[in-house]
Parts: sequence; C-alpha cells; structure tokens
Amino acid sequence: MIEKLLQNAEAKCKAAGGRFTDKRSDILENLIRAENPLSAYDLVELYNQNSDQKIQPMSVYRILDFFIEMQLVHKLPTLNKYIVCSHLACKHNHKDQYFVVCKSCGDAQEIGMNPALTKELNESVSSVGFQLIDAQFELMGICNNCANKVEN
Amino acid sequence: MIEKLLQNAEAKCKAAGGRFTDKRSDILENLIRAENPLSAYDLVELYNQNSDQKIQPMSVYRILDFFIEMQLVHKLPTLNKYIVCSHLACKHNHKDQYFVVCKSCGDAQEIGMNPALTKELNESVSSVGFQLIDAQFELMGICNNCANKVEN
DNA sequence: AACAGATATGATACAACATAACATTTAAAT
DNA sequence: ATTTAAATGTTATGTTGTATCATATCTGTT
Repeated sequence: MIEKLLQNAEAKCKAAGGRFTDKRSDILENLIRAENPLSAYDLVELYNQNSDQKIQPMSVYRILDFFIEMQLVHKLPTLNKYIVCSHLACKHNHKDQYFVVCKSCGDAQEIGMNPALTKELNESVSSVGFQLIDAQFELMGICNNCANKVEN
Repeated sequence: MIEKLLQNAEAKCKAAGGRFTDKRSDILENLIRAENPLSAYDLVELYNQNSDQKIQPMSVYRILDFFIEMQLVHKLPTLNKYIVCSHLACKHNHKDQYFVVCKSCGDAQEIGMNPALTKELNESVSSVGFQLIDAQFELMGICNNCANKVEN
C-alpha cells in the first residue's frame, strides 16, 4: 500500500523533472506513516532514529519545500507542521483543499473544496481588491473522538 | 479617530474585566497605525523607538494574547504577524472573518464571512467527523496595486 | 568513458518566532 | 491599610526556519 503511494509520488516528481532520492523517499514515508501532522524537527528525529544515515534540519526543510511544490505535502501554518496530501494515490492534481485540525489531538483532515466554495472565495476576495493565488487554509475544530472523551 | 478606536477598545477590555494599561494602549495604537500586519518583534522595536519606556518580547506576546482574547487583534499564522480587527469601531462582536494577504506587499484585508459560507464550512467539517471551533483563516492573493506594478 | 551543467545534500551558523518560570509592581476590592 | 488578582519585569531557553558556501550525485552530451 505504502509502496504504491511512494511509486506514485516518485512518478509525479520525475514527471516534473525532480529526483526521488532515498532521503526524499524516507522522509515522505515517515510522513505517510505518521498519524498526525509532523514538524520538520519531528521528521529529523524520526529519520535519525530509524536510519543509519543522519539528516539535518536544513535538508528536511529543503525536502519538504520540494514536496510542497510537487503538491505531495501540505504545510499547516497554524501548527507549523506538515501533512501528506490525501490524494497521493490519485493521478490527477488537486489544487484546492482545506484542512480541519483537532485542537485536542492534533489530527488533521483534508477537505476538498467544492466549486461553490471556490467561487464564493474568489468573489469575496475580488470584492476587496485582491486576486486569489492560493485558497488553501486551515480551520480549528475538535474531532468526534475527542469531543466524546472530554466534556469541555 | 484613533482616539475613538482606543476608547472603544478600552471599553471592550473593561467590560470583559480586563485592564487597558498604558503599554496595552500604546501597543494597540502602534498596531492601528501600521499599514501592514506586524510581528511581535516589530512591535517591540516600534515601542522601544517611540517611547521612553522599554518593553520586552515576552510582554508584547502577552499583550497580543490579551487582545486576541478580546477579539481586538487577529493573528495571521502564515505570516507570524498580527493585525488589528477591522471592527474596532463597532460595538457588536464579529466572530467569523477571514483574511486575504498580498504575497507581494504584505497588505491584509479582513473579510466578513457570509452565512452561506459559514454554513458550508460547518457542514463540510461535520462531514469528516469534526465540529468547527474557529473558522478564521487566511488566503494568499495579490492586491490590485501590486498586480498592476509587476507583470509576474 | 569523460566532461559539463544542473540538482541535491552536507555543514555551520544564525535569524526569527515564541514560551517557561519566577520575581516584582500595580490596581481593585474589602 | 491590607489582601488579592492582574499585569509586567527579567532571564533564560525552546522552537521554527533560513543564509551561505562546500561537496556530492545525477543526467545528458560528446
């Protein structure tokens, strides 16, 4: 299963003229296996624990930037964490999506943007004199799991 | 004009059982006068340049947290900067809003969320098993000013 | 196969953003 | 006047991210 995702990722990188090096593959795999979004430094630690090789933060940031450009990874700026794109398995591109993040457990879900929403955002942004470049965003919420556990 | 905004802010803080100290007032005023969102360290510098008193980052962060709680200031996580609420002049509360940030000049505009959008977000979030807590978010765009200057 | 150019990583240092923890001051309420 | 809570001071440190220059690796061309 993960193997498939990695192969698909590799294909996308190569199609875009990028390489899919061992380090990139390992970092991506760690991010795929993670249940929650991870920070760059989380990935440094994970890699250095599980590999003979060592990696440094600078390299992880570069690798993350590369994957973000490839649209295989998304950054969640409110958390300063990174999450794998939920469409790794697909062939086509998904430009417009947003995320809900559980304030309690940190779980994040990607949500595809429906056309009506895209339209609404574009229009409202135009109305204040802007053109939309990137509609990706995050919302804060609580997942049903956590909502049931705590009565906060 | 600014005087009015500050008075209004003071009233809101006091109504919520908070104080509106000189430092808080000065920090808020600096943020109101700023044309763009400012970082906490920008505010430290501004304050220390323009006042006999000195302030430290820790205090600025505390003051910003206070104002965010009072809903007088918003944080823009993609920029790590802070912006005054566009409804400082109003009496009523405005919980749901989002922002467009110009990638070129850093200008940010607050946009009120219309009910249809709120509804759409709530529904889509529910559909992936979450309850929405905070619908505030940022979009990346380019303002017409900058769009006309550069042909990028 | 050897080279040239582009892509990727190594290594060190540092910048920018943010919080922890404990002490002191200031305001408000009795 | 005294107590209590709120706000700020102070120092240190944690976290996130980038600049810069050197080295290695891959890819295509001859």
